Amino acid sequence: MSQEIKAVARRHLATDGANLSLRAVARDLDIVASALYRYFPSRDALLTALIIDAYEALAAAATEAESAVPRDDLRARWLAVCRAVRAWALANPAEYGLIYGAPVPDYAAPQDTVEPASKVILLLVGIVTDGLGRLNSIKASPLTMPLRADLRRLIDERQGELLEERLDRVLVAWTHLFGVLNFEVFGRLDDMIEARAEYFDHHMILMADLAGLPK
Amino acid sequence: MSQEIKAVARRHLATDGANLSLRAVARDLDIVASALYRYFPSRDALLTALIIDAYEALAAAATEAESAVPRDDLRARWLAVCRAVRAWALANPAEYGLIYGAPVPDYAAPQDTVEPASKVILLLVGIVTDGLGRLNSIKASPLTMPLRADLRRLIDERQGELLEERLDRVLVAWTHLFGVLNFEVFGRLDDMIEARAEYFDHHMILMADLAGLPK
DNA sequence: CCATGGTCAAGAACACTGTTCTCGAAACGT
DNA sequence: ACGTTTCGAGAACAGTGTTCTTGACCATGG
Repeated sequence: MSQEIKAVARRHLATDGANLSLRAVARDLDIVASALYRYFPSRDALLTALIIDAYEALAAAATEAESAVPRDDLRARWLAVCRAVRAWALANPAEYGLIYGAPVPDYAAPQDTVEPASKVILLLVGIVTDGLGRLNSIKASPLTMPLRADLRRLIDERQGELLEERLDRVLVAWTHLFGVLNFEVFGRLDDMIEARAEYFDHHMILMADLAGLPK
Repeated sequence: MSQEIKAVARRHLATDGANLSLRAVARDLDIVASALYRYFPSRDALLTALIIDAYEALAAAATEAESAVPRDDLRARWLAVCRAVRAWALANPAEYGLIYGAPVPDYAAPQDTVEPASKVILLLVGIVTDGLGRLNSIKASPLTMPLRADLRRLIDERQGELLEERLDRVLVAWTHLFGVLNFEVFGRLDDMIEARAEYFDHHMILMADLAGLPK
């Protein structure tokens, strides 16, 4: 039943955006609004559930796409992840906006969201880590000490094997991935770029170069 | 009077986010809600006015910061623009979210917003254009034909003087600027990067390198 | 077989919201 | 001093999230 509620809520999300009406989804279920409170303690709780689902769906799409590619073809894996993220975002723009748009103020992301939220970058880190030994060297990325310390801490927290400069480039790529996607999904590329898919690929290939993935 | 309304609406925006209550701002003005309709035909119209103001404030901050730097110091101008955008975003996170967060569905950006919205990238283009003749060459940015055509069109529309590859890199930088900023303002860097200012500078310097700005 | 307990949804109620309309009171120009 | 215009109040309507009470159903246990 919670599943059904989330399903129709997702449908409403696609048209109404973040201002989702409990009474409207209740009507679609031939149910009175207060009945929803058996399953979700509040509207925010429903939205949070949708957010978690969205993170997990996105991560699943990216993971599946990557697993379909030969493990030693690093660039293909890289592109597969990026393209899967884009495909999911374009197919589910409202849910994408929910998780990568502006958060409602006060709203603190529950702890349940941080693990699925980090899946994508972990995929990218994994690809680069698999390439250790055959990565191109990184030119000109002098890191200031505080920044280097942050990167070191991130690496140690997960027993990573990358150098600070390398993780830095993966973060650059990760940032850029969602930067391009925000622009495309939120319409900032309208009347500007027609060749969207090629534009996106071009950016992500440049990021692969920056991260030092071998050709 | 419209100014006062927008002023208190901006204050509410900071705490309530995009779900802004007309009745609440009316209360703050010791006014009844319906009186607001003398000045704005709807809530959306008020929000649109705030959006336009936000774009213009952001553009003004960036422009002013850049104009305070010697014109031949391209990297300083570049960094001044980027830092001014960041400073404004951090000082006005709600308004930033309004213009660079997820747009409400249906809501079509009025034509009044496109001109101020493009100010920032035009500043960046201007800086690079001023450097023509002393820019570093761009390595490895093979452009597919459709993408090259898009870039060509953008250049011609404004009688620009850049090559497609060069504009491409400015677009990369522009995308990245707001990519990092979204992550920082929307809290995605929490528990990840402490040295925020250095992180940001580091990214934008890398983008300056990519765009070929001379040292 | 009846009683008990639990699950579910309905329905009314409260305090909000955006929006529209009518009306009256000031303010202004002539 | 008389129109006319400008402004805001107030009531009304439809819709919202949320809470609480009530009642129907259904299973299990004595």
